[in-house]
Amino acid sequence: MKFVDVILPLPLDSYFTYSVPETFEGKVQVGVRVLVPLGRTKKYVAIVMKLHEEQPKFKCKSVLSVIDDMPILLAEQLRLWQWMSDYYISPIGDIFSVAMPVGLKSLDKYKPKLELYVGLAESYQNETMLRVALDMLARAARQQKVFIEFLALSHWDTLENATTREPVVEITREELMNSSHCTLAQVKALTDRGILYLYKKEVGRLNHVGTMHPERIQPLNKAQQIALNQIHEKWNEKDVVLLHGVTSSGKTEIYIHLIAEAIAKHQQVLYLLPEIALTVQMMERLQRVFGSKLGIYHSKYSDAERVEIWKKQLSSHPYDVILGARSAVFLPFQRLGIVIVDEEQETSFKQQDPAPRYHARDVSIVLAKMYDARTLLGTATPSMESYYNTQIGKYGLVTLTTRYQDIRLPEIRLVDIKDLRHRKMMTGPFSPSLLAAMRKALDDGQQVILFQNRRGFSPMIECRACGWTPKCINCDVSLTLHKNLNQLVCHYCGMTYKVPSVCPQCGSTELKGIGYGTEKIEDQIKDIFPDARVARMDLDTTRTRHAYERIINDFAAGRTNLLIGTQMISKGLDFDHVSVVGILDADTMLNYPDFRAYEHAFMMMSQVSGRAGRKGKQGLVLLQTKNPELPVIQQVVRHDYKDFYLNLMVERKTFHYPPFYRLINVFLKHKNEKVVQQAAMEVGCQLHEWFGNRILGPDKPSVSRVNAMEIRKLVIKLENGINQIRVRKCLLQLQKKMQKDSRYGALLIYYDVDPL
DNA sequence: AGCACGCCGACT
DNA sequence: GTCGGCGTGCTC
Repeated sequence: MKFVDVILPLPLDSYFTYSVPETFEGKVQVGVRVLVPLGRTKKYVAIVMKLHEEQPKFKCKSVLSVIDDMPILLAEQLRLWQWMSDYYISPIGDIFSVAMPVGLKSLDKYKPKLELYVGLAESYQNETMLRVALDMLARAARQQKVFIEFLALSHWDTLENATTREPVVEITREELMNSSHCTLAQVKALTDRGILYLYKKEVGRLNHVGTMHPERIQPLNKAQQIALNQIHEKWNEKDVVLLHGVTSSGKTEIYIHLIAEAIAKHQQVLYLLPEIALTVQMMERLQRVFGSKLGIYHSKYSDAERVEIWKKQLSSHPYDVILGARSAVFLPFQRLGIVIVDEEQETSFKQQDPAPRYHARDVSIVLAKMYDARTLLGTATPSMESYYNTQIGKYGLVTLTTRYQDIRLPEIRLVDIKDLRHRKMMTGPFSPSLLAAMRKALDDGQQVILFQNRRGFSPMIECRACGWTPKCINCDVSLTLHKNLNQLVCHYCGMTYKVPSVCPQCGSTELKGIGYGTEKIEDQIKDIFPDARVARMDLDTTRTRHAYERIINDFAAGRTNLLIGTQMISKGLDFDHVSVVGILDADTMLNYPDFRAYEHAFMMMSQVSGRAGRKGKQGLVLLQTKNPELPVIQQVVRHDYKDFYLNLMVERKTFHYPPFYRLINVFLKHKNEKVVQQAAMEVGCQLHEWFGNRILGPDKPSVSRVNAMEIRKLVIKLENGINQIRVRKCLLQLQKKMQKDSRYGALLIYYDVDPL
């Protein structure tokens, strides 16, 4: 008797075993999908992980059918899933759930795309009958015209073709109607007469158009060429190379050269970008060069398209290059040679909420190792982790300091708003120098970007009489005022509330918004610069992909000239006429209660600054802060990454933080505060017993209640070189023990490995 | 994830 | 006295 161990797309960390009926024995193999029963009624698509002949101790059900003839996952993918499950302490079923498009996980979800075609009826496929048909239509001029058009399009047009059986071009009903400008009724008349017939045909959704155009690859300038050579040199010794190139040093051009080289060597390339940087412009740029060798894979693509890309990657003609967001790491590759991770510092590479909480950059490095492929991490502001890895010799480092066309880095001018506030010289959140610079830029026909990392109108409202602030009923946060919607919104659970007109505590009507969100900035800007064409880009104005593109295109084309935005505007967007960038308030970023606050602030400010200046003109950045003397602010002003890095490293080492230590966050969630507190204390005791002073907490996080769940958090700090496997075993055991405990019914406990 | 089993409120 | 609320637990 044969058995299979399978993964189910459920949060289960063990395999389930099913028996294999003899009829399927020849078909089952590791990596194929099988249909299995679960429980009384359900059927699931599962993936075969192991074939064996050990009779399990429990009664096991039998596989219902084998779905694939060939594995849908290659050996490398299975190994990667296993690694992810172990490393991120996530059930392998959860990996399965996120890794595969829905259409491959359920049998009825994926429908091949069908198109309606028109063909010439068999009986008319000769010269005589074609004449008959044309005669028959003599009194129906429109139909005859349509029929003649059909014959031309499908190459039945010359009667000789009909007899010599030249290959006939298949045409869709749609094409026929478009090119003959006819109606559905006229085609129907022809099919009713039996001259034409309709048939359905499966068509792919993938774009096959365009061939590769190596001649469209731009030659590299000297600095880029040197960098490219250095990357190759370093790759001889190290698997991973970090390309540290200042903004607009032309990193993408280097990637394009690397990709072309890989294709010439018959290797595949995985090119990862953060979702937000995967713009139409970026895709078109690569498509122009690589044509149909390029596949694009990200969440905005329909599931059916993703299924087709997956299948294509398993076929004999896979895409050579996959450009994608983080989920592209799961695609099967047959001959992966290079992985490129652009904007490697970008935190959106880390999946946040549904498990597995994986970091696509780190996963892709592991993936590359499995194929003995090389990885290139590109960035203008390396993450602490990656830069540290270059300093200890784990990664190679290539630095590119020359900007494209020698554009100078922007001048960053500090504005001390504490002093200006004192002297009552601020206009709302704007300093006089910022307003003056904006005015000048707009008058000169230039563009302005204002950065405020807070959406909504006011981050909170307050009663002037008694100090009351509205809070979310499900979460421990104050509500943000959205004036356009005339609502109070919880940015944690999304709950909306009506804006109270009187204070429910004291009855006063003096409720006032505190602080500035992008919406309020927009309002005030419109008052101060009534002639400016203002656009706002934040989560609220970019709900659809379309809106996002439109805002960017309008600004790039100059239809708008003043862009207000959150961190969304800091990502890889290159505009030609931005002469002034205003960072309205650096301090909220710096005061964020997290050990990474300075790191994030530095990156964000550097990136936003990089939007200023283009084409021979030096841009100007006005950085408003109450703490101009802070080293991190000075480092931003001097564009001094190295100093920033060294400074922060001292702190990280002293307080046992990454990259010297690896973190694992432990989260406990429960409806009841007492229960979660009690459970957290017990977890804390156990962890302390195992790991001693490597444990921090339990703590009440700054937002301690989300979606009506009370939260407690612990942090585990592990020095490099500690036995990671043992640690994970302990944590898994602890998780099981706690969730089994009847005192803590419905307790949720999970880990976040390498949290950001 | 589903779906069944199970223990407390408003109904014929 | 039942019908059904969804809260908890199991599925090879």
